[in-house]
Amino acid sequence: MIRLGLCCIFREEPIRFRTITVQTLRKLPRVAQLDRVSEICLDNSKSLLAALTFAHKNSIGAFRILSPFMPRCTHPEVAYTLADLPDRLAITAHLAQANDFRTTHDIRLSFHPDQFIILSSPNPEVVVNSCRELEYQGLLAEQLGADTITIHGGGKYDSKSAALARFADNFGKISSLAQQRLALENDDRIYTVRDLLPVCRELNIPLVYDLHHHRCNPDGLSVAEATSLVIPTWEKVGREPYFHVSSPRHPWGSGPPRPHADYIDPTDFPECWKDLRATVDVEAKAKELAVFRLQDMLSDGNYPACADDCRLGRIKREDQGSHLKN
DNA sequence: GCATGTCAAGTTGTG
DNA sequence: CACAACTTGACATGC
Repeated sequence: MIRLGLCCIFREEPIRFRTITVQTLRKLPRVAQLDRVSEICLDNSKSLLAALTFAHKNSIGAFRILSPFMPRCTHPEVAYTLADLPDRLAITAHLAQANDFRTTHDIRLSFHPDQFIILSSPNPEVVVNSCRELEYQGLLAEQLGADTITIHGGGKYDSKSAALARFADNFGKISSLAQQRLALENDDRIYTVRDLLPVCRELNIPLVYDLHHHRCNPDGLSVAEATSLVIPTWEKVGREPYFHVSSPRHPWGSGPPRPHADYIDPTDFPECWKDLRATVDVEAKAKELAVFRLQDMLSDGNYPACADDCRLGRIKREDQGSHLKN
């Protein structure tokens, strides 16, 4: 049974998450800084409860929490923890309530740190900053019962293998709180499923399979092959697999392939996923509306037959545009 | 109010 | 070597 997930924000439902910039915080004395972020964190913790309530009401089985849930809390200039905030008790209570609700209604929570959270960088400062952010998200994940923190492999640098060796090394340095939740995702430029499988197996961390990234950055594996290779990495840690799905904003070959479309093209949902027990995060700009549309298409059972492998390997990128028109 | 430029953070690729 | 692109919505600022 597929569980569809919503990513971070809403298109129409009036649930909003707030943030604040370092520039603004810099101008304030410490006490005022903490007042401001406290108010925002309190608001965000209420919004998270609203988001979970909405998800439950609408049969959405997973929700991705946006990274600045506690905005700028790991930035060296303004760093703070929950314990520093005037509203810490109320915020903690809301987080606990969110965890209860999530448990009761079986809603999965995850984090997806931004692109600059990188454990494979040759620059030690980048790694230190990344670890700090992972520790923050790990702590929050612990309180919320979020089971997965997904990051990418990073840059190519000298070589992918040297970079992944650094990744493995630095993975050993983060707390078990973060380690237990960390997952690697194939990206759209550098690291493929094929690249990441060995390090995932070695470190016993699961691999989040992003279908659109796989198409942008193919590795010779079919969708079915990648899917079946990735599933055991989740079985080993006793968790449901995580996949990401999205459709390109522009038809293949007619524009940049990476930007996401408002909705998921039904032919982009692999036939071979349909009967799996898995979580599929819907990365689409129409957000909850895109999830609803995909729910409908999947429950109809008559969505167009999926060309699982039409855009992978077997057909060259140049030919893909015409293939899609049918 | 509304429009526009900005935002902590990294890396790659181009000129 | 410098800088734009990547990607993106909300914030912040200025009119």
